[in-house]
Amino acid sequence: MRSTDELGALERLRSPTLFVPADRTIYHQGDRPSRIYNLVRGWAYLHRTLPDGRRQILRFLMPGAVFGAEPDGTSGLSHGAQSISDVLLCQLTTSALEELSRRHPSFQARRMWMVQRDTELALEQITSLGLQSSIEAIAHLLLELYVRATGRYPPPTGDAVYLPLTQAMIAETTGLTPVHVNRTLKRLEQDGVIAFHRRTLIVGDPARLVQLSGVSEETMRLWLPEPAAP
Amino acid sequence: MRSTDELGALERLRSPTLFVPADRTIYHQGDRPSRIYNLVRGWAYLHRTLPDGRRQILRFLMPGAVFGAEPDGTSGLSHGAQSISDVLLCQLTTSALEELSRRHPSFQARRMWMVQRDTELALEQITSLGLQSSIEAIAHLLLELYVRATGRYPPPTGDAVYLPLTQAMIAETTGLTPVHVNRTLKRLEQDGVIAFHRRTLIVGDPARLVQLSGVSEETMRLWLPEPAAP
DNA sequence: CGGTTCATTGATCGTGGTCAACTCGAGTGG
DNA sequence: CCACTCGAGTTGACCACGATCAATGAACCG
Repeated sequence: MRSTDELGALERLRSPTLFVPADRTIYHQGDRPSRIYNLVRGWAYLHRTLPDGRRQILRFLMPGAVFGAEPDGTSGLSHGAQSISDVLLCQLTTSALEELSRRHPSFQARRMWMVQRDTELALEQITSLGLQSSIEAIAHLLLELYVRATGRYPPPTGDAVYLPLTQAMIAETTGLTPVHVNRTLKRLEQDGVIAFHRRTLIVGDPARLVQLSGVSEETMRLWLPEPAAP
Repeated sequence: MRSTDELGALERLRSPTLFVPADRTIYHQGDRPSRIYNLVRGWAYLHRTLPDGRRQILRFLMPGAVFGAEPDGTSGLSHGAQSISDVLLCQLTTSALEELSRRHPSFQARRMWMVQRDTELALEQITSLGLQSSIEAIAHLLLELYVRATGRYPPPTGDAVYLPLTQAMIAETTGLTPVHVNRTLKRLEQDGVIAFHRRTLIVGDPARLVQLSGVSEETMRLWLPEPAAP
């Protein structure tokens, strides 16, 4: 947890808040970023595009997410960022970030935690893409988004959440085509596992959903907003 | 670059060096690690296994790699580590790591760089798994391993490298079956792009290889051992 | 040598891709 | 209030990439 002292320092160093409407580019792949972003409100996603136009969604961003950093020595981000809903961003220059890290070790530690967590999320997605069938992958993704959006785990039977997603975005995340995502969602609904209509997810059979998605307790903890106490 | 001062501090704090023969478990998925590992010599890989036994290789480790850390708040690693060749490991307790970070800001910065770089490598693999065909994915993987192993980019025509891999490992990385990996390698050889026999990779057509793999200059820089000067 | 691991090849199958048409709901404007 | 548009979702017919099953071959090693 951050100290008030630390929060004050952050408040002094941050740049003005930025508003971005739904469905806009926050930054392009290849941009040279001078700011680190902190998502205050709304949803966004990171994606990567191949020269021929194929696009992959890399990570969904929810309030609290920090993004837009690149490792030293690279010149240009390997990914772009896009808003899903209307979005409120807090910006921090890289030099301000460095100063905060120097002055406040707990800030630095928290930042390290977030980067490590991002890596774990990425490894989870690698596993899903490499190993899972379309049913499993979609179950996996929707469970992840459910838990990250609500902070609840496991889901109570029949619970509903609004997830501002299109089937096309599910396709770009799972590496499937929109058509096949549609058919797979249909099958999941017929089997009574989940229903997803008008961007609302209804969990019909939580146990089956967890089983299909193949996620561990450990992983699910990473989806909750804060690190659990040690 | 590390100062000699810093290297001295690291030398005092590290635990004894550990030798692991080829093809052994370094740690299991789910282990609670008390050490961070630094790979001094040899090759290894990180993998994740699903409850039903399906296995995904997450990252290949080469000398210089740091691994075995987990984000605070988790209890048990989400992945396992396995040696490929005979391997020499340098160990550091987590408390020693924290002390080094506190005392030597440049050490801390370097560690952040490595974690961010690991994330970028993971994002690259997500793109490959989600978007690329079997030919592209295998071209991608072998180019990555070539560049990381030799530090050379782009490869000179006809250059050969020993990569201690089996086709089964390529399969576990790309999400394909060993049989299909074999057929795809055959096609790549017929097309004169690359040949891979007896764990030796020969680059026949570097330009085509780079094009097929779809990697950017930026990404390739991440495969080189050190961050380029800013 | 005999055994083991890895690579290779063939035949067949199935998941998911492709192409194309149509539906539905939410705006928007006449 | 209805006609039009537009984006998202839905459905069908067909196709192909990669999976599966099974057998053989080649290198390595005791």
